[in-house]
Amino acid sequence: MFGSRQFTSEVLEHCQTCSIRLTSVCSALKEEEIGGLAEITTLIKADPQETIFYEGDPADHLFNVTGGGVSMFKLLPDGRRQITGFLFAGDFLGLALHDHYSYSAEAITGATFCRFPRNKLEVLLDKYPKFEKRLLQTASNELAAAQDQMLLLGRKTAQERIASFLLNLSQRAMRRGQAGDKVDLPMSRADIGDYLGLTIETVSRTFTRLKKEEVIELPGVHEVVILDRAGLQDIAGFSAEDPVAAVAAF
Amino acid sequence: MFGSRQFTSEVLEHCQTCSIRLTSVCSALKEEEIGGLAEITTLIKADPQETIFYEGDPADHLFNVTGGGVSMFKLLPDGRRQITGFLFAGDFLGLALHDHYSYSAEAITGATFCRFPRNKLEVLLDKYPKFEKRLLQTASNELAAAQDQMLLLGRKTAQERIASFLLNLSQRAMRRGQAGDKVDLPMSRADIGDYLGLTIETVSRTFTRLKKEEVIELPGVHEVVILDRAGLQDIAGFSAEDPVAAVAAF
DNA sequence: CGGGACTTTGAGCAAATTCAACCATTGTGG
DNA sequence: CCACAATGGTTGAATTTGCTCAAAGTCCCG
Repeated sequence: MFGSRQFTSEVLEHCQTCSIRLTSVCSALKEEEIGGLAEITTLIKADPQETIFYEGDPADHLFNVTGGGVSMFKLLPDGRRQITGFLFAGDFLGLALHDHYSYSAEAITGATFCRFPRNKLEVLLDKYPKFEKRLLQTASNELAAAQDQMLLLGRKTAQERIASFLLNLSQRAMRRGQAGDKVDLPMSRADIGDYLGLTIETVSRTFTRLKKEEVIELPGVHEVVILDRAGLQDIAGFSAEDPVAAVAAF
Repeated sequence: MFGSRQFTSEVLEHCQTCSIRLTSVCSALKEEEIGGLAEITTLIKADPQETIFYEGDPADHLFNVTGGGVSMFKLLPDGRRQITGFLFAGDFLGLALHDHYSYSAEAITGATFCRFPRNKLEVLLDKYPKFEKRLLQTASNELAAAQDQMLLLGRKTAQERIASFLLNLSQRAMRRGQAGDKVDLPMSRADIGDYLGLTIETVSRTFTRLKKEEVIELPGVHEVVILDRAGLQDIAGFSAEDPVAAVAAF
């Protein structure tokens, strides 16, 4: 299913030194408990555009993204695609704990993961209620994000969508400890369109427009500089991804 | 905040005889455990259009809908509204467990609830891991539904949206033990529009069109009869709310 | 340096919206 | 009990936003 290299030997020490441990679901486990997770972990690497799993596949594994970027998406029979979310280092992949995946996932550029067998992870969840609680919290966050995205898709204009998207990416990058004003866009215009419910042309035109209005700068196709954050927030409709509220939730 | 009648006295026996207990989160608790939940429960009634809570309010309570219908929604500063979900008997209200509600909720027509103080419910969650597990499962289902809705809002046409919506309502009604071909639409056209990312006019026109195509019948404004389910599924794009897949998830 | 994939830009088009009028149902007061 | 106002729903015409189709530009990467 996917031609990924695996390297199980380094796993145990990996968890100890893992840079994203504190920002991921793993933070629910104490130093002496993390070994149980490490034991069932396989380190995985996916190439650019490589599919991690398909919608409808038996949901045998769950993942923690440790590097790179991932997109989750659903397809209509005629090929129309909706990306339901982008995941980056520290994000959990595989929520919606059903027998079968309800969406597909693929690497945007490259990506690395910790992969956990679902049945073994469930044993661990039973053993450590805090871990389960953390997962519920993660699911809650995902749910709130999904509701924001529904507002975006159902009611925002193209410009508002792009503005919201950039602010959202910027904010998440900041949480991962990166600069907030220089936003990395690892995904293609097609990916952005399929995430925001727009065509690539509209995405492109809207970027150009925001550039003309001097709200952003586009040093490269995969790079945006936010020149006027307040202006961008104003355009975005502001409420949904309000940084203050988002921080207060933690 | 809301002028609801409360009747605490009848609560204990209420849980024992509750008609939706088996289809709701309460099913996670055994006969001898349900008392703990009953103790912290207040029965609540909301009038038509009455707000249950506002986005941004401290999330002090969680709810279980026991009757009637509820809508959850988010607003943009200029008044545009996105309904993120409709809830009916047996559905849980208040997921996205944050300190503050991330959306507003109001009764469609009338509605009744069991209300639980959040802090007390959390004690119960710690005591009964099965209950917490059930809540995680519920959150998972919500998340999968949210992803279906993103596909709908981002990529489906007006006709596909209406068809998906009707099938979805029909399916949920069937799960509550009602007939599947006569679908009740307790909400207004405005509500439907705000849920599907359309205007009331487009909703109305699309209903008329489906009627002309003899896929549905409209005996009354709040009532739809599905004449050609296969045709409706065909229009809907089919994949997302495929009844088979949905049932397999349980 | 050339080819392919991706992105941008342009022109015309279409689906859904906006604006406006009309219709149906319901509830209220005379 | 009826008239009528109010609310909500439907239908029509014009408009608009974003889409489709098309062409040109840019950036990698061999």
